[in-house]
Amino acid sequence: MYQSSSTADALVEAARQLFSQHGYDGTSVRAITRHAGTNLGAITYHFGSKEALYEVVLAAVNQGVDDRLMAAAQTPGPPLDRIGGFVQALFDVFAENPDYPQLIMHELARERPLPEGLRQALERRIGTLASLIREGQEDGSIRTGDPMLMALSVGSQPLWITLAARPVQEGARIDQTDPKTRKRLVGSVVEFVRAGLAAHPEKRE
Amino acid sequence: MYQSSSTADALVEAARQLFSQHGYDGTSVRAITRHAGTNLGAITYHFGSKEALYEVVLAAVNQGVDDRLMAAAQTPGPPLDRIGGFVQALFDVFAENPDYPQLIMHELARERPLPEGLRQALERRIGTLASLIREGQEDGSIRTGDPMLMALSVGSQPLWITLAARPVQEGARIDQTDPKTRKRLVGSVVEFVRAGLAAHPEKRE
DNA sequence: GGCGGTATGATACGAACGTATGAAGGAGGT
DNA sequence: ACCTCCTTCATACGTTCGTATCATACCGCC
Repeated sequence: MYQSSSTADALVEAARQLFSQHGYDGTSVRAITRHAGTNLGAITYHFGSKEALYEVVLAAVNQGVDDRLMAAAQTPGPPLDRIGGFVQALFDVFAENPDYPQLIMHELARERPLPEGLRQALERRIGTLASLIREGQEDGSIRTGDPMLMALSVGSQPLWITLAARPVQEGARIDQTDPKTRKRLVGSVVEFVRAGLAAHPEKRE
Repeated sequence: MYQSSSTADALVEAARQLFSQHGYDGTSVRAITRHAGTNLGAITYHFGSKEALYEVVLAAVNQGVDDRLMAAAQTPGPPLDRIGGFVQALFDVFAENPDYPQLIMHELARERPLPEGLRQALERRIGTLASLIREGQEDGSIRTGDPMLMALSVGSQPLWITLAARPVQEGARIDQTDPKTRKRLVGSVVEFVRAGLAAHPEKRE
């Protein structure tokens, strides 16, 4: 990691905000150091380079999200309920850590392959969904189909809807910053996912 | 638009490739002009600025995709079939115009609001899906729920899965460049969407 | 043949970038 | 008091960027 200090911490915090807002190329070391109230040379001194600081930020943000999500996946209950809970958790985590989807967005736009930590986290999440689906297929509550592909359908909805919150608001007039709207939205996605997976039609409440 | 000429056309073509690969900031006018085999000053002369050339590229690519999609939406048949066809068309159009999702990806990562043309196109597509859903609800083939939110669930799958083709391959080992895999993937999404929307369980083939 | 307007050419300019350099500060140990 | 080491600071360097400038080349037309 890095030697923590008030200056280094301030740099990470400022970098997290600026990188998530403007991406790697769009954020200058001058902007970061100014925002952190430090000298221009502080990034080189504490982290070695701008790129190294970026990696620290990415790893930290990803770690926080990952812990939260893996906990959400380990609740008991029937598979369909747990999948619904996982979808809900995805929405919640992204809402609590708004920097994360932004960073992912910028990261996707870069040419280079995903950093190892991010790739593993993604793989773990899609794997978790797939195994929940497989479980449901075994107990007969989920219809047949390739669990991995079905997991992709499930996961793509919270991911895209959160990542693209801005165009969704502009194009579909759905404002996710409004808690009531958000609740309706998340509820609709959970219901859609359950209906898309269920082997038998579920009873409507 | 712009005064078409062999030089201007070559610039647009080179810019389309480079902008979609590396984004606006990641593409220099020097790279574009070199790629197009023209002089450094050609962009300023023919388009006025790099930004103006970018807008031309964006509008052209979007136009092509839009024409293709709106045609796909106007086939006859029951709503669920037409929605399935639209999802299929989304996948096909993105595969035929790989520059488009890339450009969208980069555009989402920029801070500025979506260009008007893109915003309208997005709005039109989500609106098309929503009205198809509403139609299905009226004839009883689609379950109840907010059509706009359900449309978001439907549209997010082809969009995200295509935009994130690279991380999907890295994280879920699903290679969309392989036609057989792609066909299975698209089929799975169509089936998931139908199941997610249908009022009654559909017969399995 | 010469002329005028359009297009292309080489080059210059000022700004912003990431990083390197070396001096100045400041607290803790002896 | 002084030396040491970690940190902060101002500033310089070399590159790359988008655009401006102005000379040269091309071509239909009188």
